Amino acid sequence: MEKVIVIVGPTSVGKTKMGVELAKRFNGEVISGDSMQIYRHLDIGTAKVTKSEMDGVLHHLIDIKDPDETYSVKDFQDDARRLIGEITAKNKVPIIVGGTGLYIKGALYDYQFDEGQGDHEATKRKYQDFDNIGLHQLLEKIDPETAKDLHPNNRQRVLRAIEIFETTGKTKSETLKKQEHKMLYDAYLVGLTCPRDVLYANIDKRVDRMIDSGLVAEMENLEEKYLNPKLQSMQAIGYKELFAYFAKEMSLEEAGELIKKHSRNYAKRQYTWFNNQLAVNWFDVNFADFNITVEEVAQKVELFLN
RNA sequence: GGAGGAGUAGCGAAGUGGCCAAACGCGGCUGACUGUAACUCAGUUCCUUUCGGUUCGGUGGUUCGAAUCCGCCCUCCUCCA
Repeated sequence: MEKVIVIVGPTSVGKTKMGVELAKRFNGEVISGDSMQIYRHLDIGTAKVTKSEMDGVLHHLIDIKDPDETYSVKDFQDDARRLIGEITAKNKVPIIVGGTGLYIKGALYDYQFDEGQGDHEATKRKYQDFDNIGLHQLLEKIDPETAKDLHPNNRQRVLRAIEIFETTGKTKSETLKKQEHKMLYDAYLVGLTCPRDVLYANIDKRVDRMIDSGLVAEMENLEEKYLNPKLQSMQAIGYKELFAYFAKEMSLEEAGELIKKHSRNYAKRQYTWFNNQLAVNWFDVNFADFNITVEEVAQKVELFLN
C-alpha cells in the first residue's frame, strides 16, 4: 500500500503551512483536499496558497476548474488517487492537505460511486410539488433503509437518494452494502487543533484581513465574469455572503460578521467530521512558534515513513 | 425636582394569577453525512445522572397558588424643569 500523509483540521489552524513544511522535509508534493481551492479566481476568500507560500513545493488540485464548472467527490477521488500513484512512482511522498472531510475520506477509503451522477436541478424540478414529508415517503417506498437514515427535512439528501435510484437503477443502500469500510492506503492522518476560543479569534482576524485585502473586488470581478447565480463555487463562505451586500440588503460590516459566523460554524462541522469519521492523530498548534509544532509532527511522520 | 416608560434564561423578545423552567429568534454546544460537502440536516441549551432544586431587578406583602396583583427600594430610558 502506498504511504500517504494527510493533514486535516478546522479552517485557519495552519494546514497549508504545515503541508509545505512537511513536503520540504520529506521530499513531498501537496495534493489539496479542499473543495473550494479547486476553483480559479477564488483566492482571497478561500485563503488559497500563494506562490511564495508554496516555497517551491508542488501543489496539485488547485486552480483546476473555473467557477462555473462543477466538481465532485467522485472527481476528487479519481484525481487524488491518480496523483498518489504518480507522486509515489516518482519516489516522493504524497501529502493531502485540506479541510473537506468527505473528499478526503472518499479518496482514502473504499468509497464506490455507481455510474451516472444525475442532474440535481432536473430532479429538484421534477419533485418540486412534493413537500418534505411526501418526498420522504416516496423514498421510503424505493429505499426504506436509506429513508430511515435521513430526516425528512434533509430534502437535499432525500432528493439525491431518489436520484441515485432513478439514474443507476440501484438504490443507495444497495450500493453501500457492497463496500467494505476499509482504507486503501497506508495513511497517517495529522490533525491540527487549538482551543476553540483561540481558533475563533483567528478566524475573525483572518476574515478582517480578507476584506482589507480586496475580497469585495475579487467578488465583483467574479460577478462580471460569471453571471450565473447558481455557481457551485458560490457556496463558498466569504463569497455567498457578499450577494446581500451588493444587493444593498446589508452593510459590508454586517456581511463581514456573517462570514465570520459561517466560518466558525464550518470549523465546528469540520471537527465533528474529523473526530468521528476519520482516525486522526491530533496535534496542538503553537501559534507563537509554529516550528515547534512542525518539529513535533515531523517526528511522528518520520516514524511513520520508515 | 416633576411626569411617563422599562427591567424575563448568554443576547433579543413573548408571556400579564394556575396549562411556566418560561413561546419564538439569535448565539453557543453536540451530532449525522458515499457524486451539491465552505453543502444539507438533526438534537440540545437554568442547576441536577434520576428524584428533585433554584429562577423572571431587589425586598416585603396579598393569594390555596405570582414572572404575572399591591407596597417600598435599586437601575436604565424618554419628556418636563
